Amino acid sequence: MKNQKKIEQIFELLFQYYGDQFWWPAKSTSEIFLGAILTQGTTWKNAEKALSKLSQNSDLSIESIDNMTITFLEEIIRSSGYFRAKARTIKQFIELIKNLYDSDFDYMQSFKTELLRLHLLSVKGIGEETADAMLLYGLNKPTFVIDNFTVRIISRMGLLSNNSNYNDFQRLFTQNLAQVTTTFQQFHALLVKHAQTSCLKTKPKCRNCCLKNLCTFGRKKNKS
DNA sequence: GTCCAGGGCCTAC
DNA sequence: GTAGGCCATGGA
Repeated sequence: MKNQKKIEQIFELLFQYYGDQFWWPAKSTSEIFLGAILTQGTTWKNAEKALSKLSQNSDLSIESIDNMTITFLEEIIRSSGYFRAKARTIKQFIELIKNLYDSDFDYMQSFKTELLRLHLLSVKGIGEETADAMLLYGLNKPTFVIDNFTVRIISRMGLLSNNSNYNDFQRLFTQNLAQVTTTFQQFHALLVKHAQTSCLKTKPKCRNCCLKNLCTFGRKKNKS
């Protein structure tokens, strides 16, 4: 079966099974950007705690975060872990938004995806995954987020080996799907949902995987 | 007490 | 170029 067909089927099966994910609930673009940094290497629950405390002490706008001292910011986001590194990253990110886009997200949105990605990656503490999450969920750019969950699912299904690089995984999705932002958002959320609830998370063997015959993880191979 | 979570950077080899 | 250590908290 061609990869394109498989990718389409994976999306359909996951969507049928888990339904609409309504991922990344946020009231503003800056909240999504901040959340993308705060959730690095931790659960969304811990990132949400930090985000909630941040919203109690600011309106989550670029200006209000900019006005905080870095030590105050560190204290507020402590629950998300790596708080010193993240506070530094947030401050540097704010500088980028001010200097390159005049703190205007509509203006920022008008830049080409590739250029925005380079700008984001220039911030110490923002890597490929975080940059793509910002582009996809914050700016609605059709780029695919590759996280550990996606790598595990795709490599265990034999579509790519797990030592393929980030671009290999990203191309697998972007080249085999229509360039529709909402599909990319939904698909990524479904992969995370699947990884957190299916055999990949809880059981050594997969017997009733919603991905049916596409997922052979833990099953004996047919000798045919 | 141990492991892992919606990462990324740095260093040594 | 890449494996391993490090950053840090919170919950299971």
